[in-house]
Amino acid sequence: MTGEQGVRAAARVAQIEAIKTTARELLIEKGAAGLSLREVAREMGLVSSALYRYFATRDELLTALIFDAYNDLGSAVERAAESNTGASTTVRWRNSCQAVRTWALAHPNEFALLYGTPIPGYNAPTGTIAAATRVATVFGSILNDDRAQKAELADGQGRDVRPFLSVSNLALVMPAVDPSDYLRGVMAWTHIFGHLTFELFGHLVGTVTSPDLAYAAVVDELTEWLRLGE
Amino acid sequence: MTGEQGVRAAARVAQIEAIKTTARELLIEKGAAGLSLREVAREMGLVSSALYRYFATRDELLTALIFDAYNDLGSAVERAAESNTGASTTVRWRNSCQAVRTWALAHPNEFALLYGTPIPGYNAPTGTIAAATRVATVFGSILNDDRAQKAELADGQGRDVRPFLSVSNLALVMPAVDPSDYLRGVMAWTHIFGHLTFELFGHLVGTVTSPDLAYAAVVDELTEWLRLGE
DNA sequence: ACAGAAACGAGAGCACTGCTCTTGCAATTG
DNA sequence: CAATTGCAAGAGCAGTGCTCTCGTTTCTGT
Repeated sequence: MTGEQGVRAAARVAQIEAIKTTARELLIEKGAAGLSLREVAREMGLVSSALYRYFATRDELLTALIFDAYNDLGSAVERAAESNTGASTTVRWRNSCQAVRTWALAHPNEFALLYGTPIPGYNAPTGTIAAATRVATVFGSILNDDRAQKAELADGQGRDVRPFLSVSNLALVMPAVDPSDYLRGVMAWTHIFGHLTFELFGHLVGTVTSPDLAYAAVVDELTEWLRLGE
Repeated sequence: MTGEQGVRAAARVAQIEAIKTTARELLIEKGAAGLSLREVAREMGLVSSALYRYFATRDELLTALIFDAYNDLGSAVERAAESNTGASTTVRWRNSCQAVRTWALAHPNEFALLYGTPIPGYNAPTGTIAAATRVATVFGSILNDDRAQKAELADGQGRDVRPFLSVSNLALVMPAVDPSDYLRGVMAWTHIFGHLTFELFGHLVGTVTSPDLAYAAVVDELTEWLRLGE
């Protein structure tokens, strides 16, 4: 070992990064379906077989891009939730929702890669799962903080969600939230992504005339529905 | 003309139907990404170039499948909404929601074709639009019938949706619904599809333990939220 | 009824894809 | 310094969508 863990090892991670960068550019231009290994190689002045030293298969490269995209989106939303330290849970929730949409509009093809049709036979590597849950964790934490600073809100009258939600998993993120509130939390989360999926995939054309305002109204409704702040 | 508009014309529509049927089988097996014209031809004992007499391009064949799938889903939901004639709007709404999910689970690859990542550069032919809106129209009609049989519910206190929803379009389907209720209607619609997209694309793994019960609970919440029946 | 036009399926071929295997060169290691 | 390992190049395979040409069959106008 040369103290630097080898010049070659460093070159290798640099090359992997270069490949991902080039692939990401092509992904942005042409979408996941149009991303070709050969074009990535061509763009880099390489021959296609050379890429197989770094990614065993095209799907493996795509998986790496998925991983990075989840983390990119996740950190963007985390930043939005934490900026304005000490802000109300309502403001943090609104900011987080806006951050998701802002990221999605700025990276439509990456959004589609994450939330569109899964690539056939794809099984998320365990590492990806953690990256994928970052946004949901932010949402959960905000709801948790909201409930934590309210002495009594859960009336215990809510629906019993134990038959269909993983209460143990959700409790890890939202220990202060009454389980009867989990369903609304999950629904707010699916609603945000469902709405953005519909918006980006064109299903709101003809119904929504101003996507910006519509999204803001949706977030408002969800805010009320979650009984944030108050 | 032979009174039958020609034997060949009949053979042509039969052939088109046969191609679509074969393509649909392959779509079911391998998903849209794995659907290959050559394999369709092979399966039919034809040579690939022969298919180009009927579909100018692979995307055109996919578009035909999309059209049929929209209509298949649409008629399934319409049937669910109209069965039990005279049923309450609540029951009709629940049945329609269940019909959407039942169809989606039975046709996952077709669902992904409709609501997953759009095929790049795809522009829905105008004919497809009508087919695509059938489900939304059913939902809208149910909400309309609900409000029509309630003398006074709209308090006029609701949000002004004119800045971001196409009130004119929505009024065509739901003339008896107060525009301030449009937003909730649209949100219920996007929620159902957002939830099913998440479920089918694997994003609920780890959160939902019983998809059936979870969906029923979601529909219940939406029913309350829409203030159906009462 | 017959000639011309149109539709059809077969086949060859082009440019492209993901992926494999071999070969020579360069860097790294003992 | 010798041997091993990592690397890029190149050829090649099987597959793709799509185009073009070529006989054959069917329809159509006169």
